Amino acid sequence: MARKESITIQNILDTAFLMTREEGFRNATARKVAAKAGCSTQPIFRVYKNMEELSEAVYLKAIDFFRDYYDLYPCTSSVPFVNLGMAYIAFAREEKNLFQLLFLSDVSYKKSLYEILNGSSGNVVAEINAAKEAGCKDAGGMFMKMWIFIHGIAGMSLTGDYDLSDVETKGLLEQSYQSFAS
Amino acid sequence: MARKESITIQNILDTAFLMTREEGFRNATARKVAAKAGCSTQPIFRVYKNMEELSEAVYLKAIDFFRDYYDLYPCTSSVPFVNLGMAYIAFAREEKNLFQLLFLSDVSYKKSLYEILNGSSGNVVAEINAAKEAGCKDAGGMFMKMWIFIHGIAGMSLTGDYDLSDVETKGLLEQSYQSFAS
DNA sequence: CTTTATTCGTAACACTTGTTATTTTACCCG
DNA sequence: CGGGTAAAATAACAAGTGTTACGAATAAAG
Repeated sequence: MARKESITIQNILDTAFLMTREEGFRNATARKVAAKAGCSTQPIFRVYKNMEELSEAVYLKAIDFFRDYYDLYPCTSSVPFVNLGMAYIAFAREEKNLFQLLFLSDVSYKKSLYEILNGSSGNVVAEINAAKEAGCKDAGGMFMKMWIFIHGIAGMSLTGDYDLSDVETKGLLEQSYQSFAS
Repeated sequence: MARKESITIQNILDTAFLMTREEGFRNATARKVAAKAGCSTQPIFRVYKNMEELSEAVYLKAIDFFRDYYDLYPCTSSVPFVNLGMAYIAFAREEKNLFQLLFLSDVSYKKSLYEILNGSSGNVVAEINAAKEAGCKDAGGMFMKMWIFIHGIAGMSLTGDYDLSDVETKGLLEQSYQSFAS
């Protein structure tokens, strides 16, 4: 009846996502994505209405990627927010382009920091509850302060203005939690 | 002998800077700058070798602008780093495009955070000395922590993930200083 | 096989970018 | 009042963008 599809929506999305990850969001143009996917630009516009729609799909995939990244990140601290923070900071260092897209860009479909962080598994809520159980009175305020601090380190890592090691960073975060608690 | 120059290098630079400030760095293209300056693209390439050179000039002007901004910012706190931080955060909120250019972009001629902050007047050094005189033992470490915190707030302001008032922010910074000190 | 529907590649359109060639304009000196 | 000279305007080039028109390839049904 009709020709069989050889380039799927998954091919396109995966390629665009990989390019965003490796070369940055703005380099994932129609022609470049097509070239990397080994096809013409035509299949892109068959499965996506336009590039904006593909961009949004890439953005959503980046959110999923961050969630997986966090889920797989080794848990080494019992202090609330520290593991979440360490994962976030490592993500900023190792996935600069994705970090920039998710947390620093101002695309129209941008989600809030909290939405992305808390995610489907309620990570933030879990951490706040952990803080409460650890005897923290104002766990919400603690989250805000810790997150400001964590976001600050992540942002500075991105621009090369922060160069402490992972071990040092973990110590710094734990120490900050203690500071904010007292 | 020759025609009199009607478009100066100052005209070009001021226009490009204003456009960067109002519409963002990437919108200051040759044709758009020329249009806003009321001339063709030709005078731009007479006074600048290429757009890259103009961009760098805009970047340097943005640094000066930030310095003036800081110098004029009202001094309301006696706690070290708080005034510097308040100015930095206000700058992020009120001059999003310039903040992005100076502190978040990765242009080739980018200066380090410390270089920009400390500036010609040695603002950071002055604050660190103030902290020492206020009895802070590890003033360098204090600067790092305070600056991480300040940079975190500034970055979140930019993306709309922070919405405390100036007064609240000042309280938060002062309180953080006390936390870090103990 | 032939038909038919759909996917894909080629090529084009309209636009924006930096940059440059060419022509026009205006000024000051003789 | 010219004439030479520098500045500015016009217009072009080459490259890159999103998007679309169109024709060729292909697979399954008749």
